[in-house]
Amino acid sequence: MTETGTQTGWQAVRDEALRRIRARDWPPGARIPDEADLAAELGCARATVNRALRALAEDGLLERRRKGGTRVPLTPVRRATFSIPIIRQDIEARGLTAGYRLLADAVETVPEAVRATLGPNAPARMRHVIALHLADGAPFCLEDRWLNPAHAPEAVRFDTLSANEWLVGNVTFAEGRLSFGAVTADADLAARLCCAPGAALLALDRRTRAEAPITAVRLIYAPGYRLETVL
Amino acid sequence: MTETGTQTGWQAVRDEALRRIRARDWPPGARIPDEADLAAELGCARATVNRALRALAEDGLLERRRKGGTRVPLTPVRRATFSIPIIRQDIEARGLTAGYRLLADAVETVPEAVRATLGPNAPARMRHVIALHLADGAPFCLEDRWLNPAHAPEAVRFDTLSANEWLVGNVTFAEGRLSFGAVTADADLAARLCCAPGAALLALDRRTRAEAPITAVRLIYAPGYRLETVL
DNA sequence: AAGTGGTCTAGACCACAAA
DNA sequence: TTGTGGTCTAGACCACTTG
Repeated sequence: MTETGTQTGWQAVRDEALRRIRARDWPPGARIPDEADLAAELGCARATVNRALRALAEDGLLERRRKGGTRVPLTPVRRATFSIPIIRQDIEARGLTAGYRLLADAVETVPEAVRATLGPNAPARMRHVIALHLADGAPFCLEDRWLNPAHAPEAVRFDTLSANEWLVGNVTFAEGRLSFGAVTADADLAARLCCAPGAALLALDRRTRAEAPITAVRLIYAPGYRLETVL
Repeated sequence: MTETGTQTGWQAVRDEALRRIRARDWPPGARIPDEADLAAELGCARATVNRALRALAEDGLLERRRKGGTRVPLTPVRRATFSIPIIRQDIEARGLTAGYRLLADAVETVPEAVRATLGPNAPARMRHVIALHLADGAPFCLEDRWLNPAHAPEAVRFDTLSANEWLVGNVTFAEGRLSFGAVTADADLAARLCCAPGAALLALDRRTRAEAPITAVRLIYAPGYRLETVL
């Protein structure tokens, strides 16, 4: 987002609006001219202005309301977009060789702590898959997944193909929630990720469901992993 | 994103396209009909189809290329959007009372490790501000910030107003990078955040700059903090 | 060279919310 | 009630990129 290059068309309008916001021609809290006026001033169609201002509003740099007009937010709540990569791609994009090792795969009773996060219609027993993703042979990310058996036939083995990749290609995605946190490496985690016990690790939790839960996964990354984006 | 309700106009087109992707009418890797054909089939203008498909492409559910047509990605790289809150708002949105305490504020030589992340034109000495954000009196987030003195007059004190909030209202934002990671609480951090030494904490790093660096900040959140989003 | 998405335009109507 | 953004349309031209 937030390009600086000189563009034409709606991007030029967006850049000009951005310039006015930053220069405080349009100060925080102020209402800016309506689309028709801007179109006239800038010599383009209203639709072009609309496209530009909508783009800024999607980034949180403007607030738009019917009849209320468009305003510069007092306290802009910026939005940052992250790409959620397939693990294999993430590794290969870093120029490393992706590896994979299945550690466990069994149907188990879902712990109450996990079950509580799954929402309605969660089965009592689900398939529990634990696998390690490797980058150039070194542990990269531990995948700890609960799968609804209704979506994962027992015939499907995850020995060589990660559940991560199998799901992408074989399950109809519905909706999901994503969250990040930090976890401490206990002895078990440390052994699996070959890191020091007590190390701080980034953990990504994801819930995917339709009518019933499809899968719940926690990805725990080896030390040093960072998730980045440009504002 | 990804609404399920029955809409009209471009959202209806988007939902129909989404249905076909999920139903594998348009399987992964396949090329879908071009905009003109879809417009004819669905009885709307091409611009409407364009709007719908563009929305899906922005979410990573389609890949579009001129002349190449529109395809369903083999491995969809989903995008997730997070709101980056002003700390005070974040606390108040949780129904807690926001508090603030300045811990340090002095001009210091920038450590090489920090300086290396600032990009071109970084001053050798910058204003180093450390402050604690409180929620209902308990430590919520430690703010460790380096400020370019050119943007932060010494007359501006951060005793009661956090640098976080002052910057929002007083500095022209340019561009920035954002990244997440996990850090271990050392003795100092543990004391400041009132948590156990060795605890795993979520750390958010942000760099903001124009011609020269404006500010570099690391926010370290108290244990249990999670960053969430809906896919 | 040609097909496909990217975008602009001018006009129109609608939906929402503020006055 | 009325102003403002939200969206649709039909047609047009352009830009990229693939064959």
